[in-house]
Amino acid sequence: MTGIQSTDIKNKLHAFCVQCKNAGLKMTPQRLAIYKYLLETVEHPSADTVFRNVRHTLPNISLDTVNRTLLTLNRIGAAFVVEGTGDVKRFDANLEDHQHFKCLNCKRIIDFHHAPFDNVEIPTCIKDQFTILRKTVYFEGLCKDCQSIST
Amino acid sequence: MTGIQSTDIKNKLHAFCVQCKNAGLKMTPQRLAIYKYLLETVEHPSADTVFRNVRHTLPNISLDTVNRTLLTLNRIGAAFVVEGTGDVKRFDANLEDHQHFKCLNCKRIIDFHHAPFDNVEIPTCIKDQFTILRKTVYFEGLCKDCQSIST
DNA sequence: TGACAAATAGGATTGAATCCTATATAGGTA
DNA sequence: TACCTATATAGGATTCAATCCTATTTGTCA
Ligand SMILES: [Mn+2]
Ligand SMILES: [Mn+2]
Ligand SMILES: [Zn+2]
Ligand SMILES: [Zn+2]
Repeated sequence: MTGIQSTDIKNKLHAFCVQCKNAGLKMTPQRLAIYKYLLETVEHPSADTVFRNVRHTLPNISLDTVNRTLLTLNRIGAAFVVEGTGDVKRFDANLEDHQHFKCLNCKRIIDFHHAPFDNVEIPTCIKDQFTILRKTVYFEGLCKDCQSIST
Repeated sequence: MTGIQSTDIKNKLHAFCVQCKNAGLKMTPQRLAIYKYLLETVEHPSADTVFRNVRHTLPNISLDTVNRTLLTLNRIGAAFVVEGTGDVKRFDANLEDHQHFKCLNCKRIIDFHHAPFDNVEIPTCIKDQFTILRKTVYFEGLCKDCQSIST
């Protein structure tokens, strides 16, 4: 697969460079590799998972850089921290409208898309009390694999 | 306020005793105090906050017991871990249908209730793939106090 | 090409959460 | 009521995610 890259990925990488420049951020190999990995996976990886994978291409990258960069991506809006209940932080660079299901047993986070959830209407009672920066619909339970195993 | 206790709280404490007995759990002063504190607050406290408050009545209680008990409450359905993105676990014993707003700056978690969200319809695409144990609608942003302060 | 602010590596530190185990106790039984 | 035992607790040790610290490196712009 190496060397072959969809136009979509290329476009997003280019958009990312522009986004960094606009935010006054330097384009480092570390940043690019982390963002690229996050773009190409559907796993919603933790910082440690990103670290272990990015090390294949950048053997000297530090875990701190991965953590710092993931938070930077979150800050500039190139990625975000996935919602959940406890456990380690998980990240997502898929900015398209979608929702998440998380298996309580194997911790897998699976995307789904149900259009009616895309823009859940904000009730006025909170619209004029808060600045809403994010709205999520989030499901938890057991995936098919884990239904059978767990009691 | 000490000594005065609403009928509602009394009922819930009694129901909790029954629930513990049904689950084969002993009724300890620690368990009761932790559940009672959680019932009476609207703060969605962390384990540490519960610990510091319950210590007023049980000076020797350990943090481990608080953590263990909160997870037990979550397991038997007497309380739950509040959804969010990172930060420390926060707990809620309010089982009535409601949703949460969390301020990214001051970390306050505020209840609101918008009836249409109570039972968000589960799309079939995931209904037959997963066992859904929990459905949440969650908003994030800045509360009024923090809108002015933060840049 | 040179200067400098920004970013990184890697080790140290923090802090939440869990684990370990000797002791205490809730709640059923005789 | 007094005992018995499985369950629960206290408190210290441990784990692990995440952040901090700082000397060194590097991207970017003039
Ligand atoms: Mn996703
Ligand atoms: Mn609540
Ligand atoms: Zn699973
Ligand atoms: Zn706030």
